[in-house]
Amino acid sequence: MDLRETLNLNFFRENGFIRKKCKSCGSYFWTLDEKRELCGDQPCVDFSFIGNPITKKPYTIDEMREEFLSYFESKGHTRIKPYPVVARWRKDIYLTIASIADFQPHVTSGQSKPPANPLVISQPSIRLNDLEEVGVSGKHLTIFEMMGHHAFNSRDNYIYWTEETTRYCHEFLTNRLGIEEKTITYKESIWEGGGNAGPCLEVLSGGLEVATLVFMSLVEDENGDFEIEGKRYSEMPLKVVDTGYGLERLTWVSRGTETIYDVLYPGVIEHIQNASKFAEPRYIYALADHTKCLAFMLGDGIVPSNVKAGYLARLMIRRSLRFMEHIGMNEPLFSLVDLHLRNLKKSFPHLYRARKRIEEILEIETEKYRETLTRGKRFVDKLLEKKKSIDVNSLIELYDAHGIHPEMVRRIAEERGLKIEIPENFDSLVAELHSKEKKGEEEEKIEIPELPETRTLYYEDAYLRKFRATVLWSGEVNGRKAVILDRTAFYPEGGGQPADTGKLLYDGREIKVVDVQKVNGVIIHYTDDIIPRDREVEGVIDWNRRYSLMKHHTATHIINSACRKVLGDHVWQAGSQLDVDMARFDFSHYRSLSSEDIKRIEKVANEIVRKGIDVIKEFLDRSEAEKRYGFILYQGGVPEGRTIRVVRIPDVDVEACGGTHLDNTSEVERIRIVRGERIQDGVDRVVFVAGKENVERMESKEKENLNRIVNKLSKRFVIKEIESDAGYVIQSISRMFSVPADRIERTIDKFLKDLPERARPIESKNVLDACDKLFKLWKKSRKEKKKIPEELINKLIENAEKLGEYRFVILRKPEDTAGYDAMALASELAREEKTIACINDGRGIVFSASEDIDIDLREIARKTGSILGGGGGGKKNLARCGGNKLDRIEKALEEARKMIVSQLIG
RNA sequence: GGGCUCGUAGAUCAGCGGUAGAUCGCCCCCUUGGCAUGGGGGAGGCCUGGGGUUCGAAUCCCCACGAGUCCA
Repeated sequence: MDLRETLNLNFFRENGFIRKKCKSCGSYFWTLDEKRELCGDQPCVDFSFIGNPITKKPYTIDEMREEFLSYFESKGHTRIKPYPVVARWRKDIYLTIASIADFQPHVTSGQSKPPANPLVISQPSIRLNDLEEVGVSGKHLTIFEMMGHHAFNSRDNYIYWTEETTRYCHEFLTNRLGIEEKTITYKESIWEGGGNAGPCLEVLSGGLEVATLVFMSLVEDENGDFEIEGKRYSEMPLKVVDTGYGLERLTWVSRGTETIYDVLYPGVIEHIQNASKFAEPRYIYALADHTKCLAFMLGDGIVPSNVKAGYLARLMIRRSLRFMEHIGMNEPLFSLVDLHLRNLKKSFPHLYRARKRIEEILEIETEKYRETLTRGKRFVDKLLEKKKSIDVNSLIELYDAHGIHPEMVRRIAEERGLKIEIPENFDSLVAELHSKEKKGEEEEKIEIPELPETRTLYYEDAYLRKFRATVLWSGEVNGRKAVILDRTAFYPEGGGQPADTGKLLYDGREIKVVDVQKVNGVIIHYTDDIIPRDREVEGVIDWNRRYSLMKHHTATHIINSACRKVLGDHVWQAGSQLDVDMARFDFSHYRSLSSEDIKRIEKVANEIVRKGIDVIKEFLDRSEAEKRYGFILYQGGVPEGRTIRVVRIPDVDVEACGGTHLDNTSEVERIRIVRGERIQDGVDRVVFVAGKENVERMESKEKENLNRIVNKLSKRFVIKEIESDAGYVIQSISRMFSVPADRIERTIDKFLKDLPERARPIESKNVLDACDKLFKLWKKSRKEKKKIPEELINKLIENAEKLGEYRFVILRKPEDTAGYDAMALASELAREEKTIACINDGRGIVFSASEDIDIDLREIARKTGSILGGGGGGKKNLARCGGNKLDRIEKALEEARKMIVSQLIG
């Protein structure tokens, strides 16, 4: 690619610009100033606008934004509303990092039409790469608005390219803003990002880059002809004008304040200064910036979490809290975020509407952070008490596993007058620790013959159960028998919906379809036999299975909507899996669900079912769908392609979804939420059952389970009343015993077995009460087995064999312990004077000796253990042995006796 | 999505193959005019659940569940 050629603009030559080479950095630039020798960028030149604004009048942020947008509107651009800062439409990034990010990858690849062409936008963008510089450099921000005018040129629709772009830019800066044109330089460079690249002009004035004009014309391609920064690129079909004007920077140069922060949120800065008299400016600025970033992150629906975008939000929250603590601010973090929300209310009203939720989230997060801090402090204290110093490995562990930053360790150590060395390369040490993490296995590549895309009958009629089709190909795919048809009603696995099963009929034969997959538009039926090519077949779908899946799929959309209605707009699908008799829906939420939440969600969902709303399924152009419904479409993931399938339940839910759905919500019949669970921080799951039959089957299964439990309990308990809500009771018991629900019965068996015999049945008012009593009785009996009554000890001592001055207690049969714990019995006997004991506990022999006897029982245990085919050991005066040849226990006991006799009396 | 750490008394933790411990809190007694305090005594544990190794597992190994944390 010839940079020079592309950027050698008529605009420059006609207007008297000269191309020069920077004396300092060597890059080429265009200028009207004959005497200029430097490119105008840092570090070649210093800021010249500080205290000396370069525009004709000072602007506020809102004024500057409006100036820009209206200028380009006057030049035929359509004004577009900003996108959220969470890049919901992208798989490769979490946050919106630039205005062009809104249109990648679908628009820039040509797959999808832009929402307008040309267009102008001011896009709030978040970049966390230079986090350490924020507040320090005076110009770095985590959140800023990138203003851009974009044109998407295709072969048959040319809008504008390099000449017009540069002219617009120059005219805006000089005519509109009144910047002296001799101060502006255009530096030649190459830009790359987000899989695209192209030549660009960096627009510099006053020593600051105020805009970048990118002429995006290349796309990443491993076989491409161009190489930039080690990656290969080829020409893209679309030529995209991607410009980025820094709203904050332009406002800054119009005011010439010391730092960029001073023009952005003076009220917030003043507030922080008042609250903390001696705070260093860097913390004040960083805090002002970070809290604005949080206003956008949380306002746009990010839920703090330990994964994905949620983690970035938590990172910002914790940094902010750390800074507040550092400068000694005591107020809630929300009060700072709230100042921003008020300032932003006019331009970004949706953020202000999320105010209550933001406050709640910040309260929860602050509390969590405090807990981590106190936990960390205790941890460090403990370490210091033991070691007096903390080595690098411990520092890394403290941070990586417990979230305790080395700076904090240092602070705690200093309180104790100790010094901690933090290695310079700490961050890279942590990074190294993570470098070994392996990526998940790559999916097996499926090789199939070249065939046209299969016609999808299930989209034409979701209720089609039988169809006729022609076999296009049949054979083995990766070792599995497979059939490919020209058309099919079999739904291939996708979007959390499992594949259909059923059969294919031909010539009176019946072939089973066990799995269905889609590869590049070709649908593969995995079968138990192959079918000759060109044969006409009849496909029959296992309709019970499919219909149940449809009910669950539509119900999932309903549940999604119910969660949003009950919990708030931050609810966003994080995954879902359908099954024939159950389904689960995962979503972002900032606290675990209460049983009230679940009841309300269930109620709202069933109301939607009852209303009987038609479910509308349609294929729409991507840009049209986005325009109509917004990015909420992409909850279940971002589909590929120019047209997307939209499943809509009017006033309830709308999603891009490839699944098979019912025609009306009433067909779901009933939804029952089985349980809620927290699958990770910031993500909750509801497990539910849809369809009358399924719900009733589940409920009767629960009833049966409860009945079996009642049967078991009634051996010892009289239960006055059995609860009607079986599912709830089972869950409660499961929690009470801390066992999974399917182990309850076995646990009850275990408890009952250990219960002491007693004639009278125990009264209880219901099943839960009986379980509670059972549990308590079992615990009591367990303890009592270890409490040996004095009479028993006395009796055993009386009957003991006399070996000289010693008393020898030998219990030859397990029954001789009278049900008491052998270990406890042995140690109790050892409290008597000059007493030695041997107890057969049914698994081996327990030995004990009182402290006034000098004997090593371990040796005896080892020897007798070997007789039993095992081993033995323990402490000098308390040991045990055992083995698998328990039939030799008599012999072992005899041997033990002999050894004891010889040791005691010699 | 991946990695790491941790689940023991109401709370905070120790124990890391050999009969479950400490501190705080709780209950009782003594000290006192009363309280703070001090002294003595006591109750309170399926050592998260399951499987395995072992003569013996809270302890070692595997799985599940739960909590925390770091990274992309």
